Amino acid sequence: MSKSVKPPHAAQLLGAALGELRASFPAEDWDGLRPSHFRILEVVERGGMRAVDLAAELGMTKQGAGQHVAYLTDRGFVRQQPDPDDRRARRVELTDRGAEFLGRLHRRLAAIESGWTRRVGREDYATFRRVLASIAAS
Amino acid sequence: MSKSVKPPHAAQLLGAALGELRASFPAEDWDGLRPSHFRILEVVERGGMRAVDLAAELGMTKQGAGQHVAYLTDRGFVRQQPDPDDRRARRVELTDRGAEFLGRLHRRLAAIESGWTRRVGREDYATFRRVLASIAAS
DNA sequence: TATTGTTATACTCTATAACTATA
DNA sequence: TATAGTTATAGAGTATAACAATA
Repeated sequence: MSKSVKPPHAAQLLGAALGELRASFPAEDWDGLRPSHFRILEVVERGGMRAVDLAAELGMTKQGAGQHVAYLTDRGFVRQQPDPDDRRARRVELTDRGAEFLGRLHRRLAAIESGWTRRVGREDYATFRRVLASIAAS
Repeated sequence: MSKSVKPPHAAQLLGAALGELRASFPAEDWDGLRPSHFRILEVVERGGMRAVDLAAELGMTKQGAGQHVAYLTDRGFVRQQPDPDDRRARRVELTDRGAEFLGRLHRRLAAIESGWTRRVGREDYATFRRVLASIAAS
């Protein structure tokens, strides 16, 4: 009597899918930046962010956000300007290099999603995305 | 002219969904075990695993696998038996406690997926799962 | 008093390298 | 020579606590 193989559960599938995706972004191909930096840049892009705002948006501590901002500032992806309204704070802004990086990143992500859409069909991919968004927002 | 808000890309959605799921498994509610330990236990459940087999299955180093096995052994979720065929090796097996833990874990995961299915409908959830499995297997 | 951002410290996860016992 | 498992070490990510400057 052979042991039945259990189908993978949602956590296994989500983890594997995210792993697949992350494998497409080796740090050496992306100027040494890693997914945490991508997330910081995407929030900075929305403009006028202080370190403490980034932390709140990304669900991390201000210390963690500050560390990533320092990393990105050292490498020229963001710059920091004094906040005109609060001398304690600094505004984090994208540099041209940061904006170009984000453009390249988003084009690459769009290409990956296009590949998935071609593979499973437009209608099923739309359903997938809608269900995923619903789960992500719970 | 207001800046248009970009829709979230696949990596954001997958990350958020996995984050939602992981938030349902705080270590203090799960005997101090964390998602990496869950993955180890799920492979050990298939039986007859050596540390090096676990590493290969899970895409981690044998050192990492050995560390998790030591953690789970200390806490009584797995035990290690000498391998009758190779005196260098040990077979890792689930204890009763480990098996009970996995049962509880899988019931909880099934309940979460049932909730998602009720929310979006059986048909859409099936499509979601099929597309996700296809992406995970790429 | 509260908040912005820093420094110091620690824990988890993962990785590489070097080692031992055995194959 | 190669393999199973261990020990030592390091880097990335994240967390708490304590602090200086400013609100």
